[in-house]
Amino acid sequence: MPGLATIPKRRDFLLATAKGRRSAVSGLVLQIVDRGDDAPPRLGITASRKIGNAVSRNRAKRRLRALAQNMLGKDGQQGHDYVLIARHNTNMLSWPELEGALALALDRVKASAANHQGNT
RNA sequence: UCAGAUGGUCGGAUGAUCGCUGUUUCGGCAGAGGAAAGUCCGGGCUCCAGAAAACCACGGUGCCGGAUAACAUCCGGCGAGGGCGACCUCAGGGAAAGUGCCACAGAAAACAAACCGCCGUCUAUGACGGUAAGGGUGAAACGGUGCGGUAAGAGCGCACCGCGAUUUCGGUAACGAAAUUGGCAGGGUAAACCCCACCGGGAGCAAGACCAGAUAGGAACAUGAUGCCCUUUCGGCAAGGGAUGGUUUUCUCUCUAUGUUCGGGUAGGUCGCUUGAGGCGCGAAGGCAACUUCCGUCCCAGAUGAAUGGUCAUCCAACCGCUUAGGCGGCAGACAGAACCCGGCUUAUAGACCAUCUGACCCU
Repeated sequence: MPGLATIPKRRDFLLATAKGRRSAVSGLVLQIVDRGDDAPPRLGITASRKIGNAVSRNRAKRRLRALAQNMLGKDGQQGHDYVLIARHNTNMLSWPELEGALALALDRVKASAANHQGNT
């Protein structure tokens, strides 16, 4: 299966918001939650009405999905849910800027996870 | 050439690369809009058992004829307004069935009535009577203009215009024309109630059907607990219930419990779900047209945290700035994303193109 699996349930999105580790950068917000199993990584994308009308929301979701297919398709960890949230400037950033933003967010989340494990 | 009117078409293109959904003969093939929008009308479809009908209530429509499955849509007419014109606009039945309302101003806002004025009479700075021609108010004052007439006036009389009635003619009709006649009925408002005619049952694809799962067709309370024929089943008759604005009638069908409360669970999968009042053709026939009939041809999105795309390059337009022009630089692609499906309406829309027509100006 080439693509990433998607998160079908609203419950899992709420779980990611409540318990996931999050990192907000310019252009997007990343949330990662460890499901604690060995299933493949799953992807969810959210674009609220703050982004704009339906056309703008769809465009933001498609750009984030393509971004995730490129970067998380290879590096996604087993058993984790990744949730990407579009922000007001998602459609204004250029493609390299958006790639940099996701890489930065991933690094930040990894760093905080390492700290968390080191402390406990 | 300029200014306009009407109708229609399109609404970024190409390539490279990485992907998604459906389908497949595993090579491929197909994959957002004219409005997909607002959810304002009309239908199909599904459920509320099916159908026919009456009265009341409520809602809608409202010139005439046609088109259509249907409509508040469309087409062709009529009437009334606007525009030099092409053409545009109209919630366009009834105000002599009844009720209500009409601010301010004004004497008076509607069974009529006299503030000023004008005229006449008398017991004369006044009173009584006549008078709607004049003044003034108003959006609107009991037909308008002119001549006659009169004490002054008045449709009091006459001519023309307006209005009503009747007749004739033209038209399927709305309506139009002509003639005769009535001295004039009598303000506006029906997107105020209302009257008249016609139409309308309700909820919606989270409709609805099936499967799986869950202590699982669970528990408590209230009311009613069904009669007759038949050995029993089946079946028949009767009673009651089963439409969802209210009441009622008729026929068919169906059920024998219904209602309330407590506890528990869930929007997991499959179907519905895309072949349809379908698209296309300068196809044929009929019609002024909307449209209808026939022929040929095509299959043209079916997703469900929801596909139909992301990125890059070149071009093409638009916008902004500079420039006499050529051109240069910047920004960045109008409105906007299917969710059961059709027919419309309304609203948003950068810009490009086509056809027909009108009015000016110039030339011949």
